[in-house]
Amino acid sequence: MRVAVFSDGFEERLDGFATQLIIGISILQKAFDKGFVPLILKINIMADESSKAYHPGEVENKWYSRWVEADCFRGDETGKGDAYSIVIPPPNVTGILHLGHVLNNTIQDILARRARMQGKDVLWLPGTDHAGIATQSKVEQKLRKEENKTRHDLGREAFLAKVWEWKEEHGGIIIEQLKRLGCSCDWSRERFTMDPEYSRWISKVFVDLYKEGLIYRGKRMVNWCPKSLTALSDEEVIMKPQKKSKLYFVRYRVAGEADRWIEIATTRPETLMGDTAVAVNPKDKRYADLIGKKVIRPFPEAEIPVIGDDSIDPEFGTGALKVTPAHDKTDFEIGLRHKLPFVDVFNPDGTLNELAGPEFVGMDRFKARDVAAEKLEAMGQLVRVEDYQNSVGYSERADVPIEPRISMQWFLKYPCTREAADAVANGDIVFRPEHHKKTFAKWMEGIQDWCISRQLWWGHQIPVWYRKDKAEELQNLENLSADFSGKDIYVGIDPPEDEANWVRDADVLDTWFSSWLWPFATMRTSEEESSTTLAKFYPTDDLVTGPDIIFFWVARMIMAGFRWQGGVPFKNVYFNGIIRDKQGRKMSKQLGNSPDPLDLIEKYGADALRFALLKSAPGGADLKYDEKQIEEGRNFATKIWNAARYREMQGNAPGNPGKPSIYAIDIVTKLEKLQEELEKSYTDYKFNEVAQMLHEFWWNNYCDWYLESAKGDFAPDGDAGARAATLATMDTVLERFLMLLHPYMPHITEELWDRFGFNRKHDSAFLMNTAIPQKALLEGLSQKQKETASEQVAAIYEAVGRARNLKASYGLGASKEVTFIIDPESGKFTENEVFAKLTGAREIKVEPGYEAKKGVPVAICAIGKVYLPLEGLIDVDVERERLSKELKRAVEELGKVTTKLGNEAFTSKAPQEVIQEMEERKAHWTARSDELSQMIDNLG
RNA sequence: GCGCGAUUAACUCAGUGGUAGAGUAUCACCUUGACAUGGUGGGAGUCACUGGUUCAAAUCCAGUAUCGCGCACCA
Repeated sequence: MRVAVFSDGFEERLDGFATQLIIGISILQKAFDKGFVPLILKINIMADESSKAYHPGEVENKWYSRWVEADCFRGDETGKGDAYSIVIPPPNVTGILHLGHVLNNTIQDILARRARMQGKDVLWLPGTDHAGIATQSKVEQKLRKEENKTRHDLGREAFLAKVWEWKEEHGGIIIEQLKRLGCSCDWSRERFTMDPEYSRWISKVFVDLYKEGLIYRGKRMVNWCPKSLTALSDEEVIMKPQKKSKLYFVRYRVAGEADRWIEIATTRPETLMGDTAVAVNPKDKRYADLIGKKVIRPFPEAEIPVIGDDSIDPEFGTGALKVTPAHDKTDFEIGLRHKLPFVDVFNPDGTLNELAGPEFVGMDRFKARDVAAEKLEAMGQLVRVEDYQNSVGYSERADVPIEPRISMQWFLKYPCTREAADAVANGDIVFRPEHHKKTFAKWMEGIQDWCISRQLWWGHQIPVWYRKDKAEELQNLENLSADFSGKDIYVGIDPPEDEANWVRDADVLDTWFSSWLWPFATMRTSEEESSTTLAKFYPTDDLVTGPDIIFFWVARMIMAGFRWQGGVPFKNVYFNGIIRDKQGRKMSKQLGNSPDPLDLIEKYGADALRFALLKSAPGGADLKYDEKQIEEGRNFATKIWNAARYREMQGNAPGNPGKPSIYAIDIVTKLEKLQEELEKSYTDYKFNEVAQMLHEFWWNNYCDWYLESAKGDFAPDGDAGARAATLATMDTVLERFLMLLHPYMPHITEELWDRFGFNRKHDSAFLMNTAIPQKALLEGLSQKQKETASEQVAAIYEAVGRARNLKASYGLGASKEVTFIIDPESGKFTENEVFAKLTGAREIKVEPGYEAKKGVPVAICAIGKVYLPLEGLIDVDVERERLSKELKRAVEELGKVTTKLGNEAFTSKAPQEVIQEMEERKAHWTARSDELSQMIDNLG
């Protein structure tokens, strides 16, 4: 006795397995009963039916590893096809996948997979970013917690070793998560911004720009983060409106005059100790005579001048400004103009120093604010305090108010700004949604020099060396008078030959200073080596990213592309929206409103998550997340699975296929049309439209209509030719549909592709690299034939809808067996079987010229009249009421259309088709209301 | 203050001048041999408001309101 063996997927098909097993056991039992001893060589249960529910977990893992094993994601730089490339926006190396990543990377995966299925050589280049501040502070936090040490306790080298350790340990997480999502990145080319080759690029770029004079060192007012103890770029500062600010009105005594005071308004009394002047507008009559005189700074007591400066707004506050050149950007500029002394009363960490006076030393800046105010009050110099609303800049990473601070930093004057601005303005780079163009243009117009040095250790150390004896002096951030004339400085990619005599600049570069080279530095491993990858895949085709990093990253990449590769780094930029929670808040760790995508994948499947997110992600607009959407994705996967399973259950056809039915022609025509329309939506990057159309086709057109209409063909006593034709149609539809759906739901489509053996029909081993044919699915038919079939089918489906409606409105359930009588418009109607199947009727009688008895409900359709004899089961009063309602509505509609038509006829400018359509509608409603009146009469 | 975007069913959102749509939710009926993660049918909208253009406006224009975002200012 021998039974065949089933292959993989055992667990998924437990249902089928169980039934088969029971049968198997009962056969064995019979054999034993009859006294035979069966020789069992191998038990093999043909589980040829899939289970009812689709279980994505194993299927997804299985296919992902098969793709990887077969090297399907590799970007072939020697391939003959057209190139298509994307570089991933590198996530933070220690980051964790969130829904924003899912949306962003799914879009890229869709683009990449679609390009592969167009026969292109595709490179989707992945990698991670070292994320200077974020990573360093994570490790510092850990250090403090576990060992109660700061990075300075360890020293630079040991600390960096710790960060690398951390990176090795946690760095792979997000990459693994992207794999679970199904991302088809070329992992063999994974890059990290601190790879040696990549780092070499950073140095080269720095040296280039230094030599060009675009990178310079200088003392400037910078955004200082007192928590991270580093300078930040303007982009890393977020302005936040303050609710509880106060405006302090303080009076300063005029020196040398008995009882004359000048009143100033300030929000920051704690900087008073750094005041080196009081400024007024020279045109302000109240104070004009004070210019040139001195006032007394209350503490530490000193005489400071009153100066006139046009930038003072006489309307604001009292019209007099205390000038603290070391602690405010505007004051800094006033200080420069009037050559005022710069008195910095703060330490780097935001506490006050000895210049603030002994009682303030070591005090936190916010505490000092209160203390200074109290002290002024005690001195009788605090006039009043008002509640006030203003905005304060916060450090993006550390979320503390930044401190404007003068310090010595490296700055970059951007290269190729004109080229970058033009490229976007003239469409060499296309932004989607387009309105981001304007934001970009505005930023480019007002572009400011970029502070690129950071007082961190984790990152690319600045490739600058100072002669040893001068190093301390030159390195001191506070040493504002340092000379950078050159002979004591060495700038180069490699260290100076006599390195022992030099000391390297301690600072590292802003992380974005490495990211802006990403599109090309990832493709070329060193600056000399010519790269076939670069030649084939650069510039890239699409960049998919969030609009929040348009300045941080996108703009800078464009400039870098022009500067080092002589052109645009990408042709299209698609800005995906931001995912928000139900209340419309941004997803954030603090709020805890960000679901873990891995949990969702576990629960619903990666395909479901991908599809659902894309289906409800409007082009570039923000998206409100609701888990219900993911359920919808899961349901869709189940629906596909079950409709495919239904086909599977029918087995193979013994005979030759007969001619395709009109329903078959119709569904295949719709599928061809779908393919065309998807093309259009893809061209416009309307990913939600694509998803909606795929969903609509499968669920509505294929499952609800075609599949239902075709069920009759599988009747046991049915026609073999029809059966074979229907099976063939289903295979055709399934095959092409899986191809179209694959970019969105790669795993389930690959699974079904395999189960149905479609890969045998194509050259490639996997659906994922099978090219989608452009040719029509129905070749032997003319356009006219297709149209005719579709029209017929549409008319039948319309009649079915009305017939169902008729049933339902008499309280007859969908499966209630009734008899419909059809009086066909054309005199004949042959689709009885399908009509009966779709309407759940027992019988369809075709009776040309049928004269209905009084009160028989009827639906007027394009195919003719459809009667539903009720055989006296219906309550007459209820029926009368229902009909009266209908009549009322019909009369209303008739009124509407008549009025409209009257207007049209009067003005007569509407196109002919519109008028005609209206006339048809008028005729319809006229007939309908006549009929309804008649029926009401009939009821008596 | 300047710029951008949004405002359509209870919710989330499609809808580029020609009869207001989808999914979810809801109501009624239905466990029928693909699928209850399902089927059939229904109810539900002054398309934010006010004007204008047009034969025709959710759609184009102008203005108003509310919300959101960005930039600038903030003594």
